[in-house]
Amino acid sequence: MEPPVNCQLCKNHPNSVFNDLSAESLDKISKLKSCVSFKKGQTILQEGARPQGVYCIHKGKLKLFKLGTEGKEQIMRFATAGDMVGYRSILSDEPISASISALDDTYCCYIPKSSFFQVIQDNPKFSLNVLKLSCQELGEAGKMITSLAQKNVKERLAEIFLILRATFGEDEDGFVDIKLTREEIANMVGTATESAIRLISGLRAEGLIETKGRKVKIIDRVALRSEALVFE
Amino acid sequence: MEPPVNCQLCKNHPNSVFNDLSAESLDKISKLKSCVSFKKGQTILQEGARPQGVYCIHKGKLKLFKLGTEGKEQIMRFATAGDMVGYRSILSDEPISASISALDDTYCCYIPKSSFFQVIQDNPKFSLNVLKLSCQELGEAGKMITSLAQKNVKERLAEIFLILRATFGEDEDGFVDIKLTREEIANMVGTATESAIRLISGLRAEGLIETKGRKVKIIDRVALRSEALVFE
DNA sequence: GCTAATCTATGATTTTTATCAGGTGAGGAT
DNA sequence: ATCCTCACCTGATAAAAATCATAGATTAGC
Repeated sequence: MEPPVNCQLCKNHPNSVFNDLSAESLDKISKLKSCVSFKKGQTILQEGARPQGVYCIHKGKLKLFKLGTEGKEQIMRFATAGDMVGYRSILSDEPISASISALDDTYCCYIPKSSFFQVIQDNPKFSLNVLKLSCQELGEAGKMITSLAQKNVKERLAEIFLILRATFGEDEDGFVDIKLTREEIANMVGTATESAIRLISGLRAEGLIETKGRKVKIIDRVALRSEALVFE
Repeated sequence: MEPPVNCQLCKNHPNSVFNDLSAESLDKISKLKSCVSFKKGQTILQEGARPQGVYCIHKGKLKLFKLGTEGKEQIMRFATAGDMVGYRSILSDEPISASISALDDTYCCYIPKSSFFQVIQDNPKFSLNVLKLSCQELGEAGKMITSLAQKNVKERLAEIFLILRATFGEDEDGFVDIKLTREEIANMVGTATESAIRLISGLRAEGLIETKGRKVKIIDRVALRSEALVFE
């Protein structure tokens, strides 16, 4: 469960944003990081806080969400093993703009701010990778904005299932490897919980998805993409 | 109208993302850049294109927008004098995710990709500033997502006027210093043009704004903030 | 395994927003 | 100054989505 002390031994390392880091910097981080764990449901960071370090996820799933004016969540995105969170607040020197909580038991490496800045300064390639990551996230945010503005709720829901599958993959039974309440799904789609429930029932009745409790399996991927107005 | 050949003499320089650049790099850019101008309404970059350089705006106003599935625009944000556009596509090595067009006659410095990368490599501080910029944009995008998901159209419209005023400031008569069609306003709010028109009339009838053709003046800022559910 | 709390589901109703249709006014080109 | 086109405006109607209420099913904690 616990991450290895030495980052080079981490199973996520080959695919993480840290993978271009010099051996020296990786050593430095390995020495300065600490390991933290969070229970399912636990809040890691609250919107508005100023984290003093970044978290690199070793194992587990996080949701990043904002609270609207009436306290309802809007889920922005998820982060999984190998992803880094909290970096944006540190780099923009602003309070963190989304809360982060654990969707299941999660193990992270916590890298203090000063170490993180040191590594940024010492590794232009890493800095560029972080920049690249941030730009990619901004592109995803743009898509989400356009969908929220122009697609109807059913279209958006269909799209969310595709995104969930792309993010979390499938378990052995072919179900998307994340369990979310209907409320959480509604909070991604940007709709009322009841509306989400109704439309999930509808997609199920049309044979596009299958559900088993909170698990969702995509049955007709082509039809779902068409429903979501997603064309590659 | 034309930008100065020497970036150090640009009136936007003290406030631009380039202002921490070494004199040497600034010289290099000054030599390698070219000056381009665009007429009002002209498209600078089309979504999906791969720009071969970044644009630093000397004078003028740009809108960055995506087209939805039915060809309707969703305006993501604006860029004005001193802002840089196109950098995200270059850094993430992806096609550009939003089209860019000129809201009025615009003059830019065009910095070729290779020069831009050179400057990024040679100036960690600049790289950090670009990263900071990208992170701030992502924070703004998160706000927009939450508003689209949870606020009603009137609330969003009120918020858009506050954003426009913050972005463009006011002219001598106190009107927000940008003229947008009702359709463009609707394309920011994420609603039908008629709905935008109705609600603009409504805000005007309530005394919160005043319009003169396409110009908008905020009359009761406190009430508008309240309407927009914006609390500092 | 049991129980309480929470989630899921559905029907009815209300509210919000989009669409359709038609008229007026403003701005730009000649 | 005139004309034409497009933008703005408004009313009516339809569609989409939210809200309210209630019942049944599932999950989490002990």
